[in-house]
Amino acid sequence: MNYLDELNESQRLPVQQIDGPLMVIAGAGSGKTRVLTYRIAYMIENGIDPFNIMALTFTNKAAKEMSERIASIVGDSEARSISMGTFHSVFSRILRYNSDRIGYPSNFTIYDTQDSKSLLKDIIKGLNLDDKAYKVNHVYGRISSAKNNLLSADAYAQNEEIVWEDKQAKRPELSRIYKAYENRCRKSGAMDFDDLLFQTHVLLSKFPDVLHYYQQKYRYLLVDEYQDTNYAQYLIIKKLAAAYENICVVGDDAQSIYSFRGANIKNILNFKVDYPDFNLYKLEQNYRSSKNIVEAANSIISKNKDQIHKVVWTDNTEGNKVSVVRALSDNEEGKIIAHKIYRSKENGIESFNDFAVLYRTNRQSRSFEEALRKLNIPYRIYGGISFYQRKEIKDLLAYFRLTTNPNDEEAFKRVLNYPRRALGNTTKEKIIIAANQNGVSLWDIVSNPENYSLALNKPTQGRVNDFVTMIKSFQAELGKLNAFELGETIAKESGIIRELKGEIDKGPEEIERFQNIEELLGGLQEFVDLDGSGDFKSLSDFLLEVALLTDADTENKEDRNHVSLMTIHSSKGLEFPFVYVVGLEENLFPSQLSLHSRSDLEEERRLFYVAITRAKSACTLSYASSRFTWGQVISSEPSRFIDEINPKFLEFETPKLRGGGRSLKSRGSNPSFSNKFQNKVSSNRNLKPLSASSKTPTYSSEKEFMVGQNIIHERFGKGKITKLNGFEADQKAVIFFPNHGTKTVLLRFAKLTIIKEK
DNA sequence: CCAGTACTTAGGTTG
DNA sequence: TAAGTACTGG
Repeated sequence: MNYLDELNESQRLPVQQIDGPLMVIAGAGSGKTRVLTYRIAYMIENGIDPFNIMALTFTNKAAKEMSERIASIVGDSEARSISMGTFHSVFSRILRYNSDRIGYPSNFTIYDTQDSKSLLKDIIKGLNLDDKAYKVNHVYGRISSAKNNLLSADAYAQNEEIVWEDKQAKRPELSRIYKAYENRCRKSGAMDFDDLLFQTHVLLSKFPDVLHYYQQKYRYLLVDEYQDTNYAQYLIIKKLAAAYENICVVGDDAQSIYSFRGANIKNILNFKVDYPDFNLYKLEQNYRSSKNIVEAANSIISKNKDQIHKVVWTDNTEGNKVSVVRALSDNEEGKIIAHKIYRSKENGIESFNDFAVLYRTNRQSRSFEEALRKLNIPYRIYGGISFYQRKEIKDLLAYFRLTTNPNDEEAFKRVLNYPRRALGNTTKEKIIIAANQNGVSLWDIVSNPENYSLALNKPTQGRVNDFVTMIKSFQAELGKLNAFELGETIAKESGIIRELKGEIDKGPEEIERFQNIEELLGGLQEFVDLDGSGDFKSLSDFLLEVALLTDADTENKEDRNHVSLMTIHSSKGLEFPFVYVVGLEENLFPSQLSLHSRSDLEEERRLFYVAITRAKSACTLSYASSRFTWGQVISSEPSRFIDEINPKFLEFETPKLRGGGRSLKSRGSNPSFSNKFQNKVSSNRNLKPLSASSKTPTYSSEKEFMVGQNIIHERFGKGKITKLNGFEADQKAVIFFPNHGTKTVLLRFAKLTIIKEK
């Protein structure tokens, strides 16, 4: 197969430019991944050594997908030799190799957000600061953005502007917290997510020989989603690319949705400054979505002022208009969407995989879960609490971490008294204080009690010693037992298994916890067995793999037939035939927190653009006029984003509220009106959920179909309608296709053209 | 030290 | 609402 034939002209050009800097601005659905994968394949086929290629993505999923596609063209072993992965995972490997240069152990722990926040909480308490003024989330965000801008704690303290800002905000001690945090991470041999970037930059700027080595090794660089890179990422890439300038970045400014974690759109705009002789390619043809969807999305994004000019267009069929649905409450919204999915599936849609529900915030998933469960529709929630974040899993992993890196403070605190061994807060506090006073790790204190006066009573000291002995016994097995064997030993001897087994009769949650532990051990076994290289796989090797995994990576093959529920953020890069963008309400989407600045609001708008452009053949928007929030019902008005779409591309399934939706609040406070209103419609829904639309207005785009008519179907070609069933939204047609036999199609989704007879 | 209970408080998106 | 913290008595 010659894959170059599968590309259009504007895709082919960047694929065939191997050397020199190039930037590809790729509109939504324009085949960006295809360009990246084919480009890498093309490079390898033209003699580039895959070991010389670094390809960076933002999600593991994107990396995995690309890797698989490349492997299918150039073969497994070639594909495996490419350094392809997320920034975090590729950089963490570089850091492992060179950790001694920057004073970290090679088996450094990676702190996840939970770990970082828990440490910060501890530090704020330890410095006797008011935890109301110093909210952990805020402090964490502040430090994170400092690191993303390559400011160390010392640089932070010396930066007058920042110090002034903190003073204004009545948080003058922030730089002290940052400093303490930096120290304690280092004492623990731990890096947080931001350190993986920050320290990579330190490594490359402090050690010219290391930089030189990686410039030579990675002489071909590719960066996906370039619009989402932050300053640290930008500078690292720039350094690596400096020797050869073989750098290809791909991005779409219209899909930049990560400024909250430091993404800087200027990186795209600066590309021409850094590489003046670069080539710019634009991919503007959308292959994914129907015309109505593309145009609706275009009409949204045109409301943004800051953007690179491009015209996204498509050759695809017109398709259905984007429909808009109103629900009266968040629960009803769930029901309506679930029923829609139920009906479409009933009408011949192949698989539940074709459906996605996209929302702004994770907590919105609840009503959809409930409604889908009631209809027995399989679903999967992406994001949210991942497998590796569960308490029981984190507990066991903490033992693993402590075994490979005993200085890991967060792991230590987590398991010192779990399962309970009568080493509670008092003891923990004493150890922490001693560690801070002596500037050593918690483990240093307990493993050398004779060197530090701890003032523990005899029996407590004895129990601490037992704990130390146990961890040491695990460590002794590190080189002898493989990951699975040692993992199982730890699970048993730490007492975790006994603990969970003892609770198993308490209820389903406890059973699940036990099963999760079993699943983790199963994962260890797989990790050892499936590798195939025959190399010895230790527990440390496992931890390296696991630290950067997210929920989206734990997909198992059996449950492939499900509706996907996820935030719009995590839907980026994905596509689905049927997309439901839900919760389109003011203060939710756009988020309340985005309303005070234009740039934030524009980012919300880009997010909306991303959401709509996930859809291939149909997109539905929904909103609820009341929503259960923080224990009470809040009334809400439809999002401004709905109004911003050119109405030509919209179709309102439920009538728009009259008299201006913006006055909903006063209306909601009138109980007699709102109750009456609510009862009427919701009882209608409850009584006949599966034909709920019989009283809603007809669909404006509906064509008049009749039995006996000849039509053309997008996929099946010519056919004749033999039967019509149902009404309006549910209307189905039984059609005989000479080439494909008889099919039942839902008229709402099928793309049929009527052949006029004369 | 620990378990049970009363009270507070968050509220966005991710690797 | 739900999760996390503070307090109290055994």
